[in-house]
Amino acid sequence: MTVERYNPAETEPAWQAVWEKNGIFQTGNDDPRPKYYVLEMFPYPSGRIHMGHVRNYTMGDVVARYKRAKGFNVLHPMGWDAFGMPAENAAMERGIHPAKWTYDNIAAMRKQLKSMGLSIDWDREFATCDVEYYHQQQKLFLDFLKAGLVDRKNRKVNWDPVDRTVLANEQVIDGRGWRSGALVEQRELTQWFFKISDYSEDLLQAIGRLERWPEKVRLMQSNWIGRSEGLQIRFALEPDTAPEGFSELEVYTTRPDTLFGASFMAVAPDHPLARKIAETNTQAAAFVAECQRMGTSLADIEMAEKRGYDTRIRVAHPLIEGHTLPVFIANFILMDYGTGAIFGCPGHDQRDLDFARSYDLPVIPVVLPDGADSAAFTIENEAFTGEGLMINSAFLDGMTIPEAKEAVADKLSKAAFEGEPQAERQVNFRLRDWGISRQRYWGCPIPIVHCCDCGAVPVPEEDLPVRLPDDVSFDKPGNPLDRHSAWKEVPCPKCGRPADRETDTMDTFVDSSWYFARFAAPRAKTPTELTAVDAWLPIDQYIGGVEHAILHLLYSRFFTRAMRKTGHCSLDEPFDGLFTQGMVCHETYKDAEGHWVFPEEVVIEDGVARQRETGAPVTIGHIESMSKSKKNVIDPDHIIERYGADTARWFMLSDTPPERDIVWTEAGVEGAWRFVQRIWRLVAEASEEISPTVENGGDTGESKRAQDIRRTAHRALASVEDDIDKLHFNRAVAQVYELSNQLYGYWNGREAIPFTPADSAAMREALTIMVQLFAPMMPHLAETCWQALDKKNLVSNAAWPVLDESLLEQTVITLPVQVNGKKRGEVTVPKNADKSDIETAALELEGVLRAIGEKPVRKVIVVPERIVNVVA
RNA sequence: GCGGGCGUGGCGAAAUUGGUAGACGCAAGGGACUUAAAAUCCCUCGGAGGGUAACCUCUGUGCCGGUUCGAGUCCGGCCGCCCGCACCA
Repeated sequence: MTVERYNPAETEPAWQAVWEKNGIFQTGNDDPRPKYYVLEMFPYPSGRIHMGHVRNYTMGDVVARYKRAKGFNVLHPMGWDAFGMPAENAAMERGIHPAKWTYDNIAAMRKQLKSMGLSIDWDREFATCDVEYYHQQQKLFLDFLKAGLVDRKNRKVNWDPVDRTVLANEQVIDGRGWRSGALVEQRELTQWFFKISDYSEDLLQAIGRLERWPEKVRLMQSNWIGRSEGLQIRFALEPDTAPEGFSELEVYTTRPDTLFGASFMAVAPDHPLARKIAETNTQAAAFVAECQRMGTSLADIEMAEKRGYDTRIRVAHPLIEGHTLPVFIANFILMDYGTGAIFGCPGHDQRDLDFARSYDLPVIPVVLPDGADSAAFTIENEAFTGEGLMINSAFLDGMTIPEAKEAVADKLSKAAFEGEPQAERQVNFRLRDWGISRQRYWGCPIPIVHCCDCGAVPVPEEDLPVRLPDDVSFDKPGNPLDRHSAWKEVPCPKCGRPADRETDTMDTFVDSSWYFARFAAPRAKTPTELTAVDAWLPIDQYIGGVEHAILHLLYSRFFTRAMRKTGHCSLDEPFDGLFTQGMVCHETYKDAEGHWVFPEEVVIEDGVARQRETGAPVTIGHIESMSKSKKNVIDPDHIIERYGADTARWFMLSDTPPERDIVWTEAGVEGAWRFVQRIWRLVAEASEEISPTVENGGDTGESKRAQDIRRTAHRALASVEDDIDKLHFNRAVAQVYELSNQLYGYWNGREAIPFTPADSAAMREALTIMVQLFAPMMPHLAETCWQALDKKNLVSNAAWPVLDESLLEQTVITLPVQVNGKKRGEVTVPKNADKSDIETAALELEGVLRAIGEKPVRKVIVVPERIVNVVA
């Protein structure tokens, strides 16, 4: 019999319409079933989806559909991370309003996502640029402000003097603004900060409890938070050398043990002491200015020579009576970390050593490497940072490093000569407060009014939202809000006198730090609805790219804590399970002139690549992650048009483990397409030939073949279940392939020995299971097959098949038999056979006897239900 | 520099966590069907060697060594690649 080819162009939109009409993916908040919240990181509405989206949302959809079948009330929403610079760039380049550009893009991408057949509750959709969303975000800001979680302070920022805006570090390329190309300046600006550093310790500690997070991400966050334990020491300035108002210099160190090796002090160029000196000392001022011009890019830092300016100030060594140390302003000291000042111990810190060599400062070794001779030990060009025992250090001599650290901390933190302790133990973090001010139009306005008399005044809640004005122009650089006087000039909410709105908007990372909570009650008149958010969170499975391992995921963890503190939710960890998927890659192509060429324009025959139109030769380059700039992109729309969404989804899940990068190949897609057709042929043919009435009528116990068919199906069921639970989609795919191959085998076998009614019933059951196993991955094909199998409901609504455990049990098992660790045969024995019986059977095998030869059998190891090994 | 991960056929990968290495897919080769092609189906497919044959032998998971009856998996030492952070005191 011939079966018509499966035509996804027809079936896919039809099934999508059926799903939508029946609203089967809409999720209620008052459902008695256990909840399961699966979320993929929401997309930025750039205009078109790319293959990375296809991979990400396919994985999430498999989990969502699987959990739904398993009886969970599944929340699987979608939204848009819609604020940000590209919309403004479009406005500047093409004169389109950012809002129009964004909402047009959303419409286009929503259509594309729907064509993938994702089981999403579209009723909960929102964009972060919707006024309803950023209104609530402004409330959160005010609540955070009230709770003391917001700060306003000066901070150095990257300033682009041409575009007149602050740039993120990622937007500074080789010291120049990425758009304007202008040399970026370091400027101090007053900015709004979220006090994430208040939670440094908590955010770090809690990482230990994130068991369903990738180890890699947990480590990255730990390192980013960067906890260190040390000693904060105050060095007394020599009074006759110190400027007015300065009597001591505070430093933070993790190596108090090396204090006797100190030979200088250094402060950051923007340290208060350095500034004070620069006020009156032109040479110092020149040096500070030079440091500030220095770029912040990696290359600059690597190239930069350690340089300093000797201030002539001296400090007293806290442990050596009468000994003083010079104080430098140095270009390698960061004001951001610790106290912005250090003591330099050249013997045991490479940076300090480089500096000491340039300025001819003493190098005193104080830690002796194990086994070295103290008389002969000197430091040349490499500082010693290893383990050892203390030398040249008075009362510390002979101690280990930890002992010496303790001893110094002890001594200095107890009241010293004058009664005041000179130091205290201190824990420091690398994590900085989160600066959220952006000099941008297309973002959430910060709800603050600046008044000459009252200062920064929060906009009263009843006056929210602070809406973005529509009538803005992008013909000049800078922030259009700044020059929009009708919007900007308002009376002070407190005193009523003329005042100015805050014209900065929030970092878009704020928007994405709580959207997952908003999905629980997306239309609520408060940021969250407490019962809903507490019922849905934490997210059971969050899926996204590893590029968000630090920023987005850390900010969201902070935000959840802040929301808890302000009563907007009752938990502090938003993401129970996290999965970071790999990227989608493709070969790259270049023409003779070295221009990138799209894969669609390339034909490859016998390994030789040519341009489709012209036949001109093309060189095949490296496989790299898909990017517009290299043109190695495949448009998901074209793939869906040609092969259907199921083929694209199936290919995305096949072969490569989800956390690794996948290479998109034409041949691979063709393979997936062939499988779609193969499945359809099997199901269509078999379902037509086997009457549905046999389903429950057959006596399955009668036929060995029926038993085998059922066993095959249930084994696959157990495996696929396990694989999806562990997100091992590539293995689940392999299981489905294997099952379909086996079922084909049985089906073709009927030509030799016709099916009994029991066989037919078993076949029907097996096919039903097979369709359900791939339904989460290829939902449209599954619905069509389901219909062919005469099922009345939708497979998307069907309960997951129940595993018949009894079929997995085996009464006889086949054990491999090894001789000295090499396989020489196998024995088939009853499952509960005695070890001695197994041994006897194994020693009778021809291959085993041949391998043993003349050697005596020394030992036979029988591992029950595993293996037999004969030692000869 | 610091931290982490990974090395298995021509390729993507499996291997129940110490128990038959290479499941499954792609590519390749051979065959069937066809006037032909597409589609489909069957066979072969880590390497070397042997046999008329069903098969047999040796070898093989980056390299060297160790533990074990048994190592892709555990331990020690190298080599190579990838990722993250990076003047953090």
